[in-house]
Amino acid sequence: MATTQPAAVDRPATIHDIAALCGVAASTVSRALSTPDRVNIRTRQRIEAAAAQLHYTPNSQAKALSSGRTGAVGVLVPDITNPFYFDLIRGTQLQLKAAGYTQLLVDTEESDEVEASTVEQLRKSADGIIVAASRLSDEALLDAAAKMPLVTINRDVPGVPAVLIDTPAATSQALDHLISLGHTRVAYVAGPPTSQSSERRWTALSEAAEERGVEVRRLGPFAPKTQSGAAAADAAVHSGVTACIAFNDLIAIGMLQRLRERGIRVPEDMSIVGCDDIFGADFCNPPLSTMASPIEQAGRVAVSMLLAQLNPLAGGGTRSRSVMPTHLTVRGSTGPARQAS
Amino acid sequence: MATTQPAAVDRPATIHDIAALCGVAASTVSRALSTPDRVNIRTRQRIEAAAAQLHYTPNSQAKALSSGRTGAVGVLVPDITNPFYFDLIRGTQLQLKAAGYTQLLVDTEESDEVEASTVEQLRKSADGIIVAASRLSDEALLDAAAKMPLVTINRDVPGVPAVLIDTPAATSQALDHLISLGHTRVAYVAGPPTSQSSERRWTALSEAAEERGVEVRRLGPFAPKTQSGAAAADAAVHSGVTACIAFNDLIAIGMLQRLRERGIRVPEDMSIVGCDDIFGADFCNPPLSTMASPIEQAGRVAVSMLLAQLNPLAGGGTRSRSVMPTHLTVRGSTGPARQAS
DNA sequence: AATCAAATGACAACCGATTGCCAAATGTTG
DNA sequence: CAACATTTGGCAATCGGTTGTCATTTGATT
Repeated sequence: MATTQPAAVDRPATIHDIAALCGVAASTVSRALSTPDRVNIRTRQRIEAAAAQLHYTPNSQAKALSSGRTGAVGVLVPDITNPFYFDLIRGTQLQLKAAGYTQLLVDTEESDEVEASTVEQLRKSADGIIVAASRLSDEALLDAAAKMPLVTINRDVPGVPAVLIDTPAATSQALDHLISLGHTRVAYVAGPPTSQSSERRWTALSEAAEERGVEVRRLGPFAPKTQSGAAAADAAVHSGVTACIAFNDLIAIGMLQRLRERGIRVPEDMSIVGCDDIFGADFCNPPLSTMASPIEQAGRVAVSMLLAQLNPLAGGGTRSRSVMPTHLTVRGSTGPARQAS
Repeated sequence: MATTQPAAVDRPATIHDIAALCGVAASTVSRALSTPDRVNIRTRQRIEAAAAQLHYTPNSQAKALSSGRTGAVGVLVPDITNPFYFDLIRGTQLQLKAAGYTQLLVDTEESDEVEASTVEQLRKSADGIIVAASRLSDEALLDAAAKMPLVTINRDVPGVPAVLIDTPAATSQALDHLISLGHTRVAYVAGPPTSQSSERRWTALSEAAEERGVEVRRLGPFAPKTQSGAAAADAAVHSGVTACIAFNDLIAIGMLQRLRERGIRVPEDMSIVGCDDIFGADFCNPPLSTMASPIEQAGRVAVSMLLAQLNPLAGGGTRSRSVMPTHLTVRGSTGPARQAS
């Protein structure tokens, strides 16, 4: 009666159960399972058989505690309900799973504080972090990146590995498209003030406008939600422009709805260009011209860059910056400029 | 030089650091932090001050290992990119965070195997599980529910706590709506064969149809994606019906697109009713009539039910079944039946 | 002031793995 | 057959907490 347990309890099996069943030490079991060639092949097979028989699954908590590696990667997004992130999340999830990692998805609610505290917590419970559209300061990001492997998405901070979606380049494409349609008064509908993406797009756009000699004014900021579209649309109409390039598709779709309510025709009276080509951009009314990019792929690339940091051995010089191409997809929301009355 | 560490290393602080700083035992620190009233208030304050000073954050792995509670809840969805789940996820995330839990979100890729292995793994790394639209068999779910706290969403298995979205009830509402518009030949566009929701809707719909003496035929099954809408639309047209009730909005929106391509007018030639009122249902063309329900709230309720299982003490008899109301939202995709030629 | 109950804090075992170190077993070679 | 190199496997410490047990201190009561 001095043995540990009658074995048949429904509690998950541990290496000790296996060890007892095989008559070896727990450490031998551990080695057999994680460093197979340091254990006699016959012993190993016995252990493997016992493990299978007991339906053994290693306890990840315990493993993490003793080894320091958690096998998890945190993925931080500002807003889970923003369709832009769906494909991103899908991309990271697939790539992480393929590499044997678990994804810890966190919605930071567009808050730098939530983001900071999450990063701090993840420092212990994850091996690395992927931060999309970070709201943190450059310093905070650099600091975090110094403490643990980290990759940003759409956030360019020198010294922090990043995947950048090259929407700034696409904005000048969009501008050319609008100019070719005869538009000369264009507005940029800005996103949140804390979004670096929005800034980068504005910078690229205003430079392109200057080169081409057209006027681009800036409206906003607006929250990246369809609800903000109403205010954005009103601002655009009031400003007298004939075309808008919106920070993202959510705002653009919201504008479409508002303009329709107000009886302003798109694209006859106003052209709208969105950004991201999210779910819905192809079936809204009219279908949205927008700047598309391989978002799921961006997620995969971010994971690859992070894994390269985690296992520096596996060849491939650690790239610290990856730019995803973007292109303009023209649909029904852009058309010839209305003749000035 | 016999002390542990010169303290100032950048490694996260542990209770031992705090204990050393205060000159007490580590266990006292643990108690001060988790069972405050079992420790002298002055000592406690010293400890709290030290903890703050060292930026102490408890190591969740270690906590989980020794206490058995992980503070995490797994949330399983069949497809993260399906907008239906966005609000659900948002709801669970908010409610879990409010209760101090972490959400482990997993995309099971509509696969029962992935789902089963995830459940098995989560058994050790989570305190409970919420499974949306499970693809598992009744037995597997019962089994899993016996091993750990579990709540399903939209999956009715006797003995397993569930949150059900009452779309079956709404289907008869939708049918009445169509009948009142003069439709007599209606199709149900079925979802995946493994989806119990789809079955429940079909059962309710065909019963309602029988009562009312109209013909409802079943088409499909179709995958719950917009891409499937094309095949569904073609099948509907071929079957000669004048109205369709689709398994969900994704399929319905896909049908809308296909019908438009084929020059079939909605709702003049064909009425379409979707289900779920997902992101996009209000701005597609035409806007989709659909069965709406408080999805985010469903997520919150599921979390509440799970937490009730986890802390049986906190009053409120454990409800094992919660039904969310649903109602038909009429938009532009339904209209009077075309006159039989 | 003496007595006793209650509050407090330290010790140590434990959760389930990993891993450094060393001893035993094995095989090889001269 | 002895001596030595090489595997192989076990012991025990460790990760960072939690928790049961028990001795001690504190305070209240008479």
